[in-house]
Amino acid sequence: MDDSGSQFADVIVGFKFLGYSDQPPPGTKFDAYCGDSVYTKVTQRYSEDPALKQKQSLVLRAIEEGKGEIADYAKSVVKRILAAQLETCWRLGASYDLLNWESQVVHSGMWERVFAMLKENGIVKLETEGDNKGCWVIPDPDTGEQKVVVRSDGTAVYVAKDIPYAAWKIGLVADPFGYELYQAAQPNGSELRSTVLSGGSRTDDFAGADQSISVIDARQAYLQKIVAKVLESMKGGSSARYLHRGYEVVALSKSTAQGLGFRIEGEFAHMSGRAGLYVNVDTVLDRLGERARSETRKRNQKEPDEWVSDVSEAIAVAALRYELLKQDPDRIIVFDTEEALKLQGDTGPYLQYTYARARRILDKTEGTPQISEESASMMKTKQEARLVKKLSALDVGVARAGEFLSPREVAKFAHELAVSINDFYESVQVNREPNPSLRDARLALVDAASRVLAQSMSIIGVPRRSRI
RNA sequence: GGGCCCGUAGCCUAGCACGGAUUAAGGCGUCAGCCUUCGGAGCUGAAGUGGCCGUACCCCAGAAACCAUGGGUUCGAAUCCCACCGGGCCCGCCA
Repeated sequence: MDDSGSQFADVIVGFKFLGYSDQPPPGTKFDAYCGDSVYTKVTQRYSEDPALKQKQSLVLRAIEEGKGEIADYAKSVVKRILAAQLETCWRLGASYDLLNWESQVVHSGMWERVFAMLKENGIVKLETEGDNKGCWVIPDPDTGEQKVVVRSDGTAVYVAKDIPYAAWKIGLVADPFGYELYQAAQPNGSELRSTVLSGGSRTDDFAGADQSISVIDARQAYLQKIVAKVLESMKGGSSARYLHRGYEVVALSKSTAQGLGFRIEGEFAHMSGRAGLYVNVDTVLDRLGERARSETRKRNQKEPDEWVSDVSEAIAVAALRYELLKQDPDRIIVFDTEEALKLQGDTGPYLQYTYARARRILDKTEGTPQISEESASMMKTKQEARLVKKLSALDVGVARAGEFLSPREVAKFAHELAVSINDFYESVQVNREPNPSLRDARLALVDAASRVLAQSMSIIGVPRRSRI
């Protein structure tokens, strides 16, 4: 949780010094209100009145010290923003095990200890001349360039917060944190804990992982390389235990940017919080949900509204998650609002539809199918053979996903399986098959297929319903 | 100046990490089909290029597409290497 950055400080400036209400208008989430409205306005005020910047540094200092009225107020705002953001995460079916706070990393004293170790090993040195005079720097042996880690005024720069955090993850520094319960049960039933600097209980559930994988924006690749290099040079450290899984950003298509009132040059534009050029997850989900709702209603005239709402939300989440997951993480995703609203073709809802179709066959079946080697061998069409073969490949997809740190391998598998199921569905009859042995064999195949599909969907977090 | 990523059909993408089985695989869009049906959010099929101002049809040309482009390695390259073009990103005593 980035609770000590300047962007967050700007929001506090807005509430404390510019008189913006800290209550969002009805129907607006608090995080969206802070980001869309307060933050943008404060940034604008800075450009009109540069003196306001002093308030920002005042707030930053107060947060840094962690004591006093402003700091306490800031903490309460952080909690409210976090609560709103968790709501969105949970809506997407994501959950966490532990909350980490940047401010706690800073206050934990880990940096001081790591810094001492780095000095001892000669990884960092005090520059005595040139532009960086008076700074502690890490020299790059390859390029000869220097990365400043401690400013000439003695304060630490951004990477200097990341280094101890990374070291903590793989256990190169003693764990300074206590752990306490933050939320007993998230929607998936698991508990959510938070680090604390005083109190809490000790646990070795989190710090000192054998392998840490940091999923961070590709633009941070250079800094992450520095972090990995520093870890490698520490006692017991190795860069192999700290991996950076980079991913390219999501940008906005020309037409989507124009829809937000921006005129852009090229084919797409990078999002910018400062400029207000971005789309919120909740907004996208809402719009997807609307489209899904009308489609669902069309197909299910008699169902109660509540049922339709639940299904539409599941479809919206499936569409968004699958869309983002199926793509190459090294490629910029150009997000287009219209394009993203697709519910047909190679999409999350296609998986859901396929699952529901398979379930439907099983629901219309009475009794348990009896299957034998003999009846199984009665399935002779190429569609049946392909489906059987496909079923056995789930673990291959999962293994590849692990090997390449790429969950989309599972997404690809799920899609291919769904294609095989639909192909099967169109080419053979199950419940109408007159030969009872063959019918049972096919039923067993449908049952197996629906279970493997369910499993792969749950791995990639695509929700499913037995009817949609 | 240094470094990283991307470039595949009208559009979006898969395949590249380990070079070889295919006609380079899907989706969207377009056109034509499939509902007395276990669900049509599905399935099946079609569309190479150039010329005639444009479109449809016809006609004509043409051994005749292909992974940005050009080389290289190889028996074999979308995949490996080099170069080059285009797009994006990073290189701060910001975070």
